[in-house]
Amino acid sequence: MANTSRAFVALGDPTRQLILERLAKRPMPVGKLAAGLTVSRPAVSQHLKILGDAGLVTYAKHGTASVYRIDPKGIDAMRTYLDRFWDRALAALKVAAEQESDS
Amino acid sequence: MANTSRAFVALGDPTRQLILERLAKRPMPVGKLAAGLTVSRPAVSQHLKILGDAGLVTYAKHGTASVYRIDPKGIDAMRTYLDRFWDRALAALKVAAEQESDS
DNA sequence: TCAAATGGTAAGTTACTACTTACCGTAAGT
DNA sequence: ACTTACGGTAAGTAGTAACTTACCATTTGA
Repeated sequence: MANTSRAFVALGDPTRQLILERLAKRPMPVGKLAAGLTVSRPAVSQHLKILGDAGLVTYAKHGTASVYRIDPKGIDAMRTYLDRFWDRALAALKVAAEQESDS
Repeated sequence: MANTSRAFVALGDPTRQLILERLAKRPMPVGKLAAGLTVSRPAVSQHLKILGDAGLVTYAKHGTASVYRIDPKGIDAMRTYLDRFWDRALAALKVAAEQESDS
């Protein structure tokens, strides 16, 4: 809950966004993930670490392979954060609009 | 719509998150905004430019003052993006779970 | 037990980000 | 016109982020 911040940073990078797009289609091991991208496999590993720390992906080892998948909890935390934001912002704008019509 | 990416980058920075939190409570001119933060006024101006480019804030000039406020459209674009993500991710995880139970 | 497959980590480089101070432009009040 | 208030922009700097290559660790099949 504290660190939606890290999640937003994570989604801000275009490469990580691509990684998440691909994982949203289906879970995948690191190598296969890297094969579809322009950056090296170690770079993908580093991005996956960041995504993992942000709570956006998890993985399971199958033999030597690490199969990564999206963690819906992380996505949901961001949605919740934005929803709260949305409510407060709308309320504040309503108040501001009323005050302006006073003057 | 294309650049939710910039919006995520924008929300990733803690100072910008604070700025948005304050603007979510009420619209405010730059000076007042900067007074509540630890960074300088020019820094706040720079952050506001980034937030504006990301579609998260707008402003209106009143005399020499620039009163900034949250732009709900920007927030909503992020929510929409995450919602689509959410749906695809859940569908993919369901498929993956079924395939695992086959083997 | 050796070789191959898979992927994480270390070290180094380049590019970008957030910040500062200094400066400039514009609107309002005197 | 002159001054004050308010903010945006420029230039420079320190720290961080994304990437590369090289290397190491672990599991599996021959």
